[in-house]
Amino acid sequence: MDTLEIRELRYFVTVAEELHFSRAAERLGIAQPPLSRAIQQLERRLGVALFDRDRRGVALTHAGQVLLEEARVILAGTIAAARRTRRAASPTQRLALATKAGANHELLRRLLDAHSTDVEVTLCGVGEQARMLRDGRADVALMQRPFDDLSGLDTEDLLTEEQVAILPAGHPLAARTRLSMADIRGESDLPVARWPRHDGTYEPGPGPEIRDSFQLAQLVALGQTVAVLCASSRSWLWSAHAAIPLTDAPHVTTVLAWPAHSRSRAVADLVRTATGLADRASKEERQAQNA
Amino acid sequence: MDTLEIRELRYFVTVAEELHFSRAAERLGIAQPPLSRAIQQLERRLGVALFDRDRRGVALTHAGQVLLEEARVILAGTIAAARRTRRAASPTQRLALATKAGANHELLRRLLDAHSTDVEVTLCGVGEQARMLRDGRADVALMQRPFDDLSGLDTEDLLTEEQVAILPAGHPLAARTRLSMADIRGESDLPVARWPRHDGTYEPGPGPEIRDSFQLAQLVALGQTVAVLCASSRSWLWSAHAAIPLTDAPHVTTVLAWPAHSRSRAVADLVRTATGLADRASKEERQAQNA
DNA sequence: GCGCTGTGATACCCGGCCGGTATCACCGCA
DNA sequence: TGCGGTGATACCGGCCGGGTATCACAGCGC
Repeated sequence: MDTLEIRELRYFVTVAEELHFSRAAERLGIAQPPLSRAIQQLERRLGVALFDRDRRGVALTHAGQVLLEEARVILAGTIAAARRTRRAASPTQRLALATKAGANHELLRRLLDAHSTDVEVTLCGVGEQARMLRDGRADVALMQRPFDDLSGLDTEDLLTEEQVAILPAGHPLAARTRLSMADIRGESDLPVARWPRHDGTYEPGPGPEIRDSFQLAQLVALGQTVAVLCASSRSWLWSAHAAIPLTDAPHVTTVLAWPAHSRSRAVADLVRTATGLADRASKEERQAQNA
Repeated sequence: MDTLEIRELRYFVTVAEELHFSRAAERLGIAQPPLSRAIQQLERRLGVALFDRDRRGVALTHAGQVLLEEARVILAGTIAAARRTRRAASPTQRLALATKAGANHELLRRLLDAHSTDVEVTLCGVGEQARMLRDGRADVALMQRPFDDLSGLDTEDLLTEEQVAILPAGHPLAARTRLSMADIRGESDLPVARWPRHDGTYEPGPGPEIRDSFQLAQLVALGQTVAVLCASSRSWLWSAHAAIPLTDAPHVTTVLAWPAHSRSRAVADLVRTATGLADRASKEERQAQNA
């Protein structure tokens, strides 16, 4: 009746990406005529024009843009479903945790130590955790608010910390005990490093584009840039670095994230371990403040 | 290759729900043999057993349970995608907003007044907003934290308010200026009304099971029950009701919610209107406190 | 023990749909 | 006015999804 089929959605997404039937057909490994026909069928079934076949080019209609968003989510969902199902059947059953390299090493180690069963840790690129959760390569991830895109995920706060400026040890500002964002932005010889945004692009600016923490460490040590990181990054800094607390940078909360509605027993167990840790940590913090 | 098909997922979910091939086939409107074959194909392709065909009965394997969760989400996604695509093509293009009847009437009216373009308001049952968002019947919804299930949705806080106890006007407790939860739970002649949980069931207890606010209003007026509601519910109370502030009930935040990753321009516009309202409201509140 | 009932699995056939090739209609362009 | 390139159309063949008939096997009543 009006039930979309995965094959149709795959075809549609490819055409929408290429905006060219012949190239799309080639990418799909089929001939062009069946592809044209499949898209026509889809449009007929929906009762909606998805493409404007103007002379000189194919363009998405507004409805087509809507379907493109939806279809991408659905396709990612199906491959995630297949992956998760296979993983659920595998005898090892190790929970897969994705985390950005270099982020909160200490926290992660405490979490793994506290957890009874085995966890497989995957280090992924900056901001890639969400994708790994969505396509089923990971069951849980360590992510950071407000940097990472947490929409569509359930989360549990683990740790909130202030941010610090990472400077070359010899830099004049490195002698200060605290800095403001204005201080480091004012250093025209030391542009602020730029992290990728949710969509993987970088906002324009003079600073270098950062892909991973190690690259950043090296650039700072070379005196090329200054970076803003959460305080726990101190654990992997070099002697050539100086970390100065920032008074006016937003606090960063590291969270444990997992796909919304995940009913996995193993995920639930890890979350329980994590909340236990977080509770203990906040209790210790209160005691330290009282003392 | 290993690409799940919607038809297979639909078949699988039906069998998983019925745990009986013949009945499932009947529900699907096909014969039993093709259904058996389809499930076998699915299992072969995944390389995973989804059902335990024990003598005397069919049961889901662990992997099958995982796939069932995933498949339900995907199927809901496809019908939502079709609906949203069709709606995007419709000339009227009215934004559909779902809200629980009786919740924050005042707030909603202010929101609609402030918004320039037309919004179609759908009143739905308690806790049904999430389903309407997920299956594409609504673009945005008014929901309440912590009552509603907000997982998988993006939200914007609109208003936080305390809760009040709704009592029959003649009840002894109605003369008090404030109450605690213990006060109203202690009234054995007046059981506390029970709202449905996220899954639609009710936790066991003596109070009546509530489906909508009007039903609740009537039951309270009849002296059958006492209810706990957010303060703004006062706007639709009867003269036969008394609303007494509760000192120890959690605060309730009304939020505007929409599907995560929605790129709809119309949704973004409404959210902007809403945040403008919320900002103005909090500013007025601060001024009131200063005065 | 022996049918009977009801389960899911198997065997086999048929028709429709998906994919292929060949071709058309139509545009921009030299 | 041909020529290259676009997507659409026409038509054909093989595959696969759906059908019926039947089997294998368990529980059950006699």
